[in-house]
Amino acid sequence: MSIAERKERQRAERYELILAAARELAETEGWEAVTTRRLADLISYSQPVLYSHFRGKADIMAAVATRGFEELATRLKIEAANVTGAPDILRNVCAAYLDFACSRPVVYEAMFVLPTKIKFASEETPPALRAAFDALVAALGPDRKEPVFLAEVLWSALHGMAVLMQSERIPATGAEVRLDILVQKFRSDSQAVNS
Amino acid sequence: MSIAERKERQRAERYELILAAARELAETEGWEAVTTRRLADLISYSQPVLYSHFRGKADIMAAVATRGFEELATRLKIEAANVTGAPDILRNVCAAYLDFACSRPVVYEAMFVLPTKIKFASEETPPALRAAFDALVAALGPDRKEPVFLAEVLWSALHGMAVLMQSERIPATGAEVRLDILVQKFRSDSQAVNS
DNA sequence: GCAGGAATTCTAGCGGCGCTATATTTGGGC
DNA sequence: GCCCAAATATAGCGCCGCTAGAATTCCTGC
Repeated sequence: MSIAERKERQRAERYELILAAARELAETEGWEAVTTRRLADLISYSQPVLYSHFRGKADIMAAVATRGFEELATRLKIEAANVTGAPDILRNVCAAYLDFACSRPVVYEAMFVLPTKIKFASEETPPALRAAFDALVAALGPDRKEPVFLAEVLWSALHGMAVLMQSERIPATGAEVRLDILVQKFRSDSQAVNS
Repeated sequence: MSIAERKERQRAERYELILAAARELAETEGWEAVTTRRLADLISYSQPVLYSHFRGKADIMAAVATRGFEELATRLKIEAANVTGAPDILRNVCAAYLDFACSRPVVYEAMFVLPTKIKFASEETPPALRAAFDALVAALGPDRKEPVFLAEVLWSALHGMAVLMQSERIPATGAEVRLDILVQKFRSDSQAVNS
């Protein structure tokens, strides 16, 4: 069975090669530059090989997105776990979300902007995606009414800030100020008036 | 000069025909179905005619977006002007924004999601777009610190809710609840604790 | 009324896209 | 070492955005 195992391993390696090539090409030239021809060139195989791993281009992007969900969940959980010495978990988690969006813009785009067949808020939702959302819920703290709706609003705000900044619809200047405003609005002990 | 005037008028009519065809086709089948060939078919002219009105497909979408800015600004200003009998201007303006995004999803997409050459937050920003943003600033009420940043955060949240709902990343159920939560967070007299 | 010429519009085509039917090559099993 | 299945490549389909150059239309000046 060693031969079958080797073949399986080589297939897995080529799968990773495709994902890496797709992400790197997207990172340098954007998703619109990621074509099956260029991808095939980059991995030194012909186009149809791609279709033995993925149903099509959308499927490749979905796979990149799925990896992104895992990385995002990891990053958020690290911040959420940093209880010791970091009093403001909510701010740290929000900052981590925005930092992820900013540091991996094309992965973020595949996850949350481009059309996708990945199911959100359903039984088929990828576990990592659920975990990332749960980290958001947790960061808001206990004893909230409607914790899921509240987290959805927070997520919406974070997502809006991420995409509007990325597409230069709001200026990059002021990201910190906006984050402060947002966090203050969602803090469980917020009592601020006229600010 | 009557002949030149007539030609100019006919050109203007055809321009409108193209915009209307683009918007309608996008509304029924999405922007990815809006191709120069189908557009040319719909207006009963050949493809190159499109290029005598617009630089290309992106330019057509930008024109649709520009019309959208005007409609959005109008809708928001109507709500903002409804002082009499409507105490909660902020909620009405936010609801009007979301309603616009929901009722004209593809126009909204062209305005705020798809790549565009339209400049935001600069001297070249279309007046209607500035007006729409100003309506958001006004809806937040006077005597705020950092009114522009605050409005940007509110806009981010509204935009996030709009796009995440449209792409089915958050469920359509709960739109009202989320709007209530958001407005409550941004109300100038918000004193809520643990909600 | 009509010829000339500019303005307008169309035909046809380029290179590239996602995707796939079919041909070719590769490599393990006997 | 041959056979056959699995793996891979070639070549092509119908579509895309866009454009050069041909064909047509229609205003102008006589």
